[in-house]
Amino acid sequence: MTDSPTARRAPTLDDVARQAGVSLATASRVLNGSTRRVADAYRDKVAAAAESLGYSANLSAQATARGTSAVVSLVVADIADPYFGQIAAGVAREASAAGLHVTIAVAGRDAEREADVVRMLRGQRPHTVILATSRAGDRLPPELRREVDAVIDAGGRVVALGADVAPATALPIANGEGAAALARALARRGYARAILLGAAAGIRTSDDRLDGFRRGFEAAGGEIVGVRRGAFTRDAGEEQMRAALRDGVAAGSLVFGVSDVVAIGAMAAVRAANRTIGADIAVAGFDDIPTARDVTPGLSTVRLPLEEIGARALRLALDDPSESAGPLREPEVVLRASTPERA
Amino acid sequence: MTDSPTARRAPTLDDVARQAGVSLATASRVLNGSTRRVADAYRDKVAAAAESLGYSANLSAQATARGTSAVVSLVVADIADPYFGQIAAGVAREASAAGLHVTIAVAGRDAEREADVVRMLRGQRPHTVILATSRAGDRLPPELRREVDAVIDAGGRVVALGADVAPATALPIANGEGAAALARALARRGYARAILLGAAAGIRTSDDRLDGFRRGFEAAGGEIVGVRRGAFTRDAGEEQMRAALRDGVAAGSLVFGVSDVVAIGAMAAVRAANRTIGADIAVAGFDDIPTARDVTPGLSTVRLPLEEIGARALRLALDDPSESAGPLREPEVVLRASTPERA
DNA sequence: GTGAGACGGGTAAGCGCTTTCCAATGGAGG
DNA sequence: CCTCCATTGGAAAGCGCTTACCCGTCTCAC
Repeated sequence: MTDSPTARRAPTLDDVARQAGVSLATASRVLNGSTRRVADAYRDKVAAAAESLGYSANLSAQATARGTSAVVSLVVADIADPYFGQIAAGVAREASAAGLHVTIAVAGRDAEREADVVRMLRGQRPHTVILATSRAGDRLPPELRREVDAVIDAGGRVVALGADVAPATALPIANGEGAAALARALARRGYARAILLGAAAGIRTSDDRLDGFRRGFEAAGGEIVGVRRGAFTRDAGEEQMRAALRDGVAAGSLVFGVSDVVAIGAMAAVRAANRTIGADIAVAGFDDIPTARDVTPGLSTVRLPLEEIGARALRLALDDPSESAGPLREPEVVLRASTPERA
Repeated sequence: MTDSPTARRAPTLDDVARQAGVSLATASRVLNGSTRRVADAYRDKVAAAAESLGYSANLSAQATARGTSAVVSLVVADIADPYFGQIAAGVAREASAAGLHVTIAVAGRDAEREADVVRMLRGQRPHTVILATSRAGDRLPPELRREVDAVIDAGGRVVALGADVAPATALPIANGEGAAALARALARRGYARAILLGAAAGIRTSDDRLDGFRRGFEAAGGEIVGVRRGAFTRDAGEEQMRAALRDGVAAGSLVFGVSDVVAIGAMAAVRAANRTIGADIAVAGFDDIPTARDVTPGLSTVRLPLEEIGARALRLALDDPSESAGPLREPEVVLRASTPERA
């Protein structure tokens, strides 16, 4: 009887060294970078042995031995949401270039889980933790704060997108300015009354965008006639818009959804109420996810270079001097047919 | 001078044991599940010490010691694509429930990288590798095959979505049947001529859907008047459709995009050519991503329970008997306004 | 010719855990 | 009261890898 088909056991460095007829140390030096040089003859023997055995270094063992791991952990609220999907793509691209592995953790939409998730992640002794889900206000909730401190104490870096919550490194996102610029552009198109659809109060990204929009719109002489709170989801947007319509929305009003996803939900509600999007009720969003240009009419929004933001977050943690310097590309207002020029 | 602010070093199990006044073994037994019982008095002391130190087990060390890791690796082509995003969400949800960590690796759209990616992943000695990017045909390319074998040899499981490529475990996706059902439903709506927009020949998912559609459509008396090949992207869909329009598309034709993303690209091209979607040129896709219902007109498609597929893939690797049994929910044809009833 | 370095291979001491043994303790059964 | 066994804490041997050290061998300056 031969041995069991499963779990034949992966070849170890020891196997490679033995097959190559060299010491463990030499094999290690050849295969996993070291400052020490190894004579070509040995180098070749080791490489050949590794190749023939299909050796692949055990990352866990390497991490324990070295005391540092090569993983970057990305914390998102929902990986199916295109906002996070694009950020994740940027992180993944950059991580791959830097030889890091990315693990992604989904914290969901409710606040408490975030600290739990980071605690779990902490076990990996991650090189970097990227907090993409900036639900926090100006400071981190104490639970989370404690976990973040622990990660940093253990030698890891923490980057928070869009919120400068020490001790995490901040990657600012121009939510406020972007929304203000959008508001100004829309005021210039003749809109004077706007309804705001936000996520729950206290969620930083939402608050910043709402405040920015209000600031820009009012400065341009517009009036905010209503603010509704929900969540960063399509369904919340639809629901809030339905409620707004029930309460009555004057023709010529503008609706600003705190994200494209929310705005798209709102568009569905507008359509369902047999009102037309654009001339009757205008709608604008934020992010410029791909869907924004595919809906009809196209959704006016603010373009955020999401993938770039993800990539940048990682480079920031890597202390890449070439990149941590320059500011992120300015958010760009993208006007489409969902907010036509008013007569 | 106090010690450096960074890298204070995470508390180890040894620290906990010492603080609790027990042995390493006891601390280990209390904190990280074991069959051995520990007296309550000891248990409490250890728990208290761990809590006060903010201890979090070093997963790498645990993995080396145990010889198995708790990571599941998901290989996707593009995490920003909603198809993969939803699958990832399902995997993440299920992994979290099972106490596993998910690492995601992006293999991109070109075939060679997949083997490389799996080789990288192999270093983590993953508990499970889920291959969501079923670019393979009926068998795995030799390079990939070798890596998959290595993962399995090392005691890991490999699940391939939509392709039964031994020695990986297959999670079948009814691409062919779904497409056939869609084709029949559309033929029933009066369509007689269809143009197919696929990804490159040899890509399993695309081929299956194309073949299924053709089978269903022709059986119902329809005729396939053209097949164009591109890729699983919006831009490819748009480009192919543009080319098709250049060559002339008769009014009343139906266009089937091999995925919703492709179909949505095609819709953009149709609109750009000043043709109307629906009565003039009908369009259908596959997957039922959220955007499909938000475009106008709504996109007819086949609903795939993507998140469920992701969750199922993981449960399959976990040998969850309750779930590996029943077949996946049937793909469901969803008819919307992009394919109106023909007079 | 000799001594001082460089060079480069090997030995072995960890890294932070798990787990196998071993030993001490305390009941139960006779 | 003694034996036997079940129970449970601790000592120590790993897990697969890295890396300080050690130690021959060359090379070269003097």
